Amino acid sequence: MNTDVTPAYRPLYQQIKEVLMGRIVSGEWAPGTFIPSESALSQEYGVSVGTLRKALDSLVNDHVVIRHQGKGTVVATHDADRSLFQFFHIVRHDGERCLPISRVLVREVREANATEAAALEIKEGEQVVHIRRVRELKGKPALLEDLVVSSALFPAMEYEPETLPNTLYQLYQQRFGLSVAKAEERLFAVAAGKAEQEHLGVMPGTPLLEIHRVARNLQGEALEFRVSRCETQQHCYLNEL
Amino acid sequence: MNTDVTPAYRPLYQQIKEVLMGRIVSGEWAPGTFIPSESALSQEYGVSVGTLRKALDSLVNDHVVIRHQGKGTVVATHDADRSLFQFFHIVRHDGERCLPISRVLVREVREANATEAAALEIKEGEQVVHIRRVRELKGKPALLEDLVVSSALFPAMEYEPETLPNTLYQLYQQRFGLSVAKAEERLFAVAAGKAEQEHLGVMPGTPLLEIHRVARNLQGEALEFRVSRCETQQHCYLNEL
DNA sequence: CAGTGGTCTAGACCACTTA
DNA sequence: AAGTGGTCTAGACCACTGT
Repeated sequence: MNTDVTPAYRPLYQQIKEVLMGRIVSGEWAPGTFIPSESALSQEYGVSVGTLRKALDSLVNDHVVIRHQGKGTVVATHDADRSLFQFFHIVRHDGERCLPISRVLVREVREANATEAAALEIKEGEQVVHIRRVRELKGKPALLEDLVVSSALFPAMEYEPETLPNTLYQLYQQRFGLSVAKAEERLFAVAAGKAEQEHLGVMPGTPLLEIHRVARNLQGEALEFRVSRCETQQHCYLNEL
Repeated sequence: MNTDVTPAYRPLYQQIKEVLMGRIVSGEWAPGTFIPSESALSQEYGVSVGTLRKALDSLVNDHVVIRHQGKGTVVATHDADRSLFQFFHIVRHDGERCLPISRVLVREVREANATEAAALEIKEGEQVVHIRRVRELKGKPALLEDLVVSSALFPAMEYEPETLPNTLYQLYQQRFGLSVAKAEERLFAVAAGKAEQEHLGVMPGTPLLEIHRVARNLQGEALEFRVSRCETQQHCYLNEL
């Protein structure tokens, strides 16, 4: 009996989509650059413009490329807007979104513990870069954030560049050529400890929102594991369904 | 000066989409029923099949209709699957999704407080139906849930039907003709009180995840305001970005 | 088999950007 | 004016569902 999951039929536009993805993933078309025009690509692959458009539509839907009428199609980058709308879901109670300012507390290389190794799909004890930051919204400390990335993928990130930018995903893309395309977040409620008391100014035991995020590239490989603890008197996590 | 937000140009397929939406919202095409075929509709409106398909594609994207190759296009209903995947984000730590069993604790008519009135976009003091339930996952109490709906929109719901189904959105649609199409959820961390101690079996002060959900119909009108408190030792809230 | 949605084509024309 | 993406058309053929 045939237990294949892949259908016998593979629509042409899906095949085209995968080829285009490949040219982006391989770095041939770098983030921020224009890809060839629809008509050029349709000729290159010997398909109709309509079919090629359908492949591109799908890539637009996946946030892989962005189209600009009259100009062309660019490979998506991690500008501040994207970080804000795709990945940052903390808002003030009045609903206003704004990207937080970050202050780095810890930046070191150490060995991955079991949880981190599982999240990053590496072996326990492998080297990771660990960064701890406090993130402020409108001048008020709102988040205490710990994140780890594999040292193998992000070499020397523990000391270079000297100052870390606010939106790390831009750095990952520009310096290490690794683009975060998607992520899963798991939310828990936890009690504040000493670290949160010190950096967020809350009493120990105060309930905090804890967010575990695994950020992945287009192929689904884990790039970063991040744990954020958020004070929810002033802010909350917003999700639209 | 013209300060209109609506663009001067209105693509045909968007106009068609709105007309189709209207026929669904008005009840002419009820949830669960098949709408006319693509070719029939394209003839009726005097547009090409391609244009009509584009309108339908958009409705599929908005979860308003569902297409079945070889059969036809049906107006979306609230089956258990939809409740599970679009609206229910609580999962076990191992990642398994399952719909919880509900036990009703309170079912009454009372006046809306300020928070509820604001969420439902009604006046404070207007009559609402209030329901409190405990929801169990795999036999373990996981959620304590309070929800309110306007008595005006949901007449007699405080005593009819005698037993409330597990997935309320199906009831809203079938009995009251009101379809939940989208929602916003805001998440907070709070400390457990006596009610949570009694019904969830947690110590007072235990951090809990609190979820505020406003459920809306296709036109964006608020239908239900729901507050759930969730124990996060066994479960968490999962969001894919 | 007829009817449905799904794919693919070829071409016309429109709106937007840049030079 | 030339080039890009966006809309719209008309028609062919494929895949899936029911009878």
